[in-house]
Amino acid sequence: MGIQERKERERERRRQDILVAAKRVFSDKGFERSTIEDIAREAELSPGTLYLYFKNKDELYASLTVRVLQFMSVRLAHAIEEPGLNYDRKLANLIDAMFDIYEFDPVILNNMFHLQSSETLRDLSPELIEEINTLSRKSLRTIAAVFQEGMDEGRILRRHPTALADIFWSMFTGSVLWKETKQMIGNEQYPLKESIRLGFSLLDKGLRQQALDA
Amino acid sequence: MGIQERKERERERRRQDILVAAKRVFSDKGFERSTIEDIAREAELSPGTLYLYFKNKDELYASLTVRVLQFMSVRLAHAIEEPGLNYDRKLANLIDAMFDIYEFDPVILNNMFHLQSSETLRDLSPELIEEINTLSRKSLRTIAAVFQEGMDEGRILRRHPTALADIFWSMFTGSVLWKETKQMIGNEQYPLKESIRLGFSLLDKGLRQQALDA
Amino acid sequence: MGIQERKERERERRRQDILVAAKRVFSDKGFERSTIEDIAREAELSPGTLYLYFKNKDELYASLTVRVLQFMSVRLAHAIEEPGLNYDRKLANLIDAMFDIYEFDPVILNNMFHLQSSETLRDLSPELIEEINTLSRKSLRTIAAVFQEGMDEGRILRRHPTALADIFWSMFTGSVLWKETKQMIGNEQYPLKESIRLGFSLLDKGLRQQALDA
Amino acid sequence: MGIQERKERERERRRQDILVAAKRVFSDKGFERSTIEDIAREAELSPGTLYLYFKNKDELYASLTVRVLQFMSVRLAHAIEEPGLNYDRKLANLIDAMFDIYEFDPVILNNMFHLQSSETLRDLSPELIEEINTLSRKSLRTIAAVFQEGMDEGRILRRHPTALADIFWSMFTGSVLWKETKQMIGNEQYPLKESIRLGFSLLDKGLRQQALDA
DNA sequence: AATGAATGAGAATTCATTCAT
DNA sequence: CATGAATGAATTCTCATTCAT
Repeated sequence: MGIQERKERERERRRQDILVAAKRVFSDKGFERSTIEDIAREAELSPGTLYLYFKNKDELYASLTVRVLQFMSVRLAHAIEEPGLNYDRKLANLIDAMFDIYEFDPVILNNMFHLQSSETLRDLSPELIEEINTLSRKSLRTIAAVFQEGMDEGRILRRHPTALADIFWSMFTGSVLWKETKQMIGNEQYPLKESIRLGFSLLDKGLRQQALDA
Repeated sequence: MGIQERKERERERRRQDILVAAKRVFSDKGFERSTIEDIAREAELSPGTLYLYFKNKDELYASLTVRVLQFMSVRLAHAIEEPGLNYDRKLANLIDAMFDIYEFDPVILNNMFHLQSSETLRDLSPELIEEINTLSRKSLRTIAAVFQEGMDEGRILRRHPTALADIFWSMFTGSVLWKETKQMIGNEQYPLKESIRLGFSLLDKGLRQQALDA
Repeated sequence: MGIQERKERERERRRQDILVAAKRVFSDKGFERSTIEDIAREAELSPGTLYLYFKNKDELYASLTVRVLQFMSVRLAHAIEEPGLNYDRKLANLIDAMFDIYEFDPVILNNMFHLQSSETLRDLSPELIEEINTLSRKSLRTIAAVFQEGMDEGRILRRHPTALADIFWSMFTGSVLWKETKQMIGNEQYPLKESIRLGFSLLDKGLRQQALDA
Repeated sequence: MGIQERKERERERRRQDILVAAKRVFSDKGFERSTIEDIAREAELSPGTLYLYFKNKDELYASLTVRVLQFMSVRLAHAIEEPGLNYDRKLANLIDAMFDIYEFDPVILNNMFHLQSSETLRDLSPELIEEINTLSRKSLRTIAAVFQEGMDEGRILRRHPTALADIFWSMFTGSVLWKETKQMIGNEQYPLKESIRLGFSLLDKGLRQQALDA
């Protein structure tokens, strides 16, 4: 049984190595131009070996997304787990967490967007799709829960918490996307963090306008 | 002279026909899986003919983006041209315009995202890149100008108008993106308009919190 | 009838214009990379028009060769036509003529070599092949005749005149070819004229070794 | 270590198999009409496999030339290596060697000619160009050395040995070329060997005319 | 488990040639 | 005669995937 377990662990470890290699290659060459062989070389394995760990290229792509989603899930949970935090603190922590997630894998959005194209999803195993779905929902629920608390604490307006989480997430991904586009087209630096902070702060303030709103 | 002109017009018309066909194909099959031959068939032309109108596949892709950006530019300008509109009205008009833009070409973001990957941009002609850059800036300036007016009218907080336009745009694209993802992964309907409206209204309110902000 | 003739003349003139344009394009871009459209542009005509004057691309290629062969034929005849020339003078004149031919069209060999490939010849009209054959033979006969005279004058050894003409021609074309190759591979200048002169002078001397030979 | 070596050998063997197949195809169909697919079929491999051994079509072409140049280099060296040979014997051996080279690969000149067009060379790797250059020079030096010895032995006139080697080589290639052309155009047999022997003997005699020359 | 050579289906692109105007 | 837009067959090359070792 111990042997079984060790093998299992080693297998998982190798899988992670491949994913890390893939991430590096994608960062370097972009998705379209990255080949299985590139990734294999980066992972110091042969192309064939990759297929022992991933059904096909799309599953490998998708697994990268899972990796990010797992990190996101953990990181977000961590952001709010400390007991005794009020809405203000938790929101601030969430925002910090988003930056960490971005830095964990700046290519995350390319990744997820790539995944979206129905072509790619078509060949994914249902289990993987389910895993992505579950992880996404979990993170979204964490965010929504914070807004819920804000409402319960009477600090912010009552809106559908999930809707607010959607907006929170959209603003974040939209900003990252826009940063990329601007840099690519205009060759200019984009102050991503400042922009996101300003956006989040405006959203937050907008939610607090109880007096004017009612 | 008349002949010259007519030819010119016919050429432009044919170009547009191809772009429309390309849009249809992309919507159907997604970018990656769409081939030049698919588009040619849809346009009822031969593959070779497409190359009389577009230097290569990437330029064809990019031209689709230009098409959308042109529409956006015109639509946004239209949204604020009516004289005597105050900030409130103009912002509302802008938001309506964004929905029109989305409806004009929901695939727009796939498109622009595709464009983003530096690989694709590498082979674009500098003129095309410049055109995309110019059109983007123009629309952003239109949006920024509205925020500027809001500040000048004393209705909203003084923030960098371009930063606000960036946020406005990011929220929009992020929402569209997220809608796609959610539908793809979770198979659920996403109330895009409501979400965007809520987001924009929160941003707007956030900007108006003068009293709390100072 | 006069009209008929004028038309004929104009047609021939246009044909020559096209050939001149083709020659320029080939010199610039090489054979493989030259397209019918390139030639048409250089000739300030449309691609379709070229097909009114040449059955297809191969015939156009071949006609270039004919052009050179015609020039060669005339130039060689001219080299020996002056009455009262002895073998020595005629041989010297022939050699000068070869340089003129080379300068008339340095690409000549590419041309003729290209023609050689059976693929190209397959589609040529029998008339054109016959014309090339006739012109080649004519020039060779001119060269052979000079050697014949040298023998009749007792100045050179008796060898098969045609064989000597073949050698004369081979040395010339081989040198031009080798010049090209050396320049291409080694990037060095090649003293073509000096080399050919030395070669021809050695051949000539070899032919005169009556005493030693017998 | 043994495994490494065996793989290396097998790889080289496969490379040679492909080159042999390519040679057959080129002989059959000529260069222009030979496609990668043709060669792959002849080699009983798939098209993709060829690209594991050759960067692209031009490199495959060029490698054929290298093959011939290697043979030439070895064959020429062999021709003069026997100790105690004087100039007369060495020259005779060189000439025999040239015939062997011709028979080793009659398509050689097509090949080298093809290579000449700068278009083709443009895409060759610098290493390959360098290899071709080096091999060519080596053979030329071997030929030149024989002439040098002839001069040192006082048997032939003092001329630049390299220039004589150029002429030697030009006469050979020119003859082969001319044989092809004559057969193609006139459908007649051409006595290549006799022609070349006559040419070389004339050159040789021309060089020996010390008395007349001085 | 790992390898990596081989596969072969595709994809983008070119260009000689045609033909309606 | 001339045009030049359109054609579409043909070609090179790529790369995810397989499978014998």
